[in-house]
Amino acid sequence: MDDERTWSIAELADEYGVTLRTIRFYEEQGLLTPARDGTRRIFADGDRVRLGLVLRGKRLGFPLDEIKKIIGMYDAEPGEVGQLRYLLDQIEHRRAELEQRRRDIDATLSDLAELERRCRADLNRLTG
Amino acid sequence: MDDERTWSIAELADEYGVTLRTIRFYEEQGLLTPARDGTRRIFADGDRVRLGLVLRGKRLGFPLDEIKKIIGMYDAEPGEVGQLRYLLDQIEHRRAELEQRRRDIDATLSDLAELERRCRADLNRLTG
DNA sequence: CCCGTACTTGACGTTTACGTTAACGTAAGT
DNA sequence: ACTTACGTTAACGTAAACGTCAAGTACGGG
Repeated sequence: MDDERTWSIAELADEYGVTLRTIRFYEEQGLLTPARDGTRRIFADGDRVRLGLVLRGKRLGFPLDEIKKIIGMYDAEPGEVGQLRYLLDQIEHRRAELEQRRRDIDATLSDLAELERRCRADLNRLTG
Repeated sequence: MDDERTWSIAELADEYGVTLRTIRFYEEQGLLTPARDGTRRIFADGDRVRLGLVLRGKRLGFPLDEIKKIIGMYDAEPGEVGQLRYLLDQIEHRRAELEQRRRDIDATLSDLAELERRCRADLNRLTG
C-alpha cells in the first residue's frame, strides 16, 4: 500500500471543516508547508496530520504562534545536548500549562454539575 | 464576622494580576457590575467571585461573550419551566464542549509524554 | 473558442480584548 | 498651596485570525 495519496486544498478544507482562506493563512504563518505543482498546493499525509494538530491546539484556545512552537517541538531534529535540555524544559512548561487548563475544566464541569442539580430540583418542584 | 469587606479597582486588579483597564472593560461588557461611591467603583465579594470566573473562562480560551453567557447561567432566576429546560440544554452543550477540550488536552499530554521519552532516550545516547 | 470550476495572489475589512494617551477630579500628606 | 496617589471618562491604537472581495491563471468539456 502506498500512502502517497495527496489532497487538494479544497479536499482538506472540506474534511476538517475550515475555509480555504484559513488553510492559506496557516501556510502564510508557517504552520503548514504543502508542496506545489506549479502554483497549486499539494498536501501530503504529513500536512494533514499537522493541520489536525493545529486545529486541536485551536480548540484548546492556544494562539497560532504558540501552536507553531508546540508543533515545532514534535519534529525538531535530535540535535545537540543543549537543544535537548531546552526542549525537555519546554515540554515541562507546556505540560504544566495543560494541567492548569484541565483543573479549570474540572472546576467548571463541577460548577455546571451543581447548577444542573439545582435546575432539576426546581424543575421537579414546578412539574413534579 | 461581616463579609461586608469591599475592594477598590486597584486591589482587585492587583490580586488577580490584571490591569485596571481590563476590569473597566469587563464592566463595560457587562461581565462585572460593581457598586459606586460617587464615580468610584466599589467591589463586593460577589464581584470578586465573578472576576475569578471570568479569568477561568479566559484561561479556557472562551471569548468574553461566551463567558458572559456561562456566568449568566449561574445566577439566573429559577424562572419558568421553559427557561429551566433551556438552561439545562445550555448546560449540556457547555459540558460537551468542555469534555471535548479535555480529550484534546489528554491527547496533547500523551503526545508530549511520547516526545519526552524520545528526548530522554536521545539524551542518554549522547551523554550516557 | 468559450464556459465553468478550481485554484492563485494581493489587499483591505472586521472582530475581540484590551493598551495607551489625554484630560481631569478628589483626598491625603507636608 | 503644592505634590503625590489613586481614581475617572473618552477616544484612538493595535494584534490576532481570519472574512471578503478583486483580478488573474489553469484546465477539461462541449
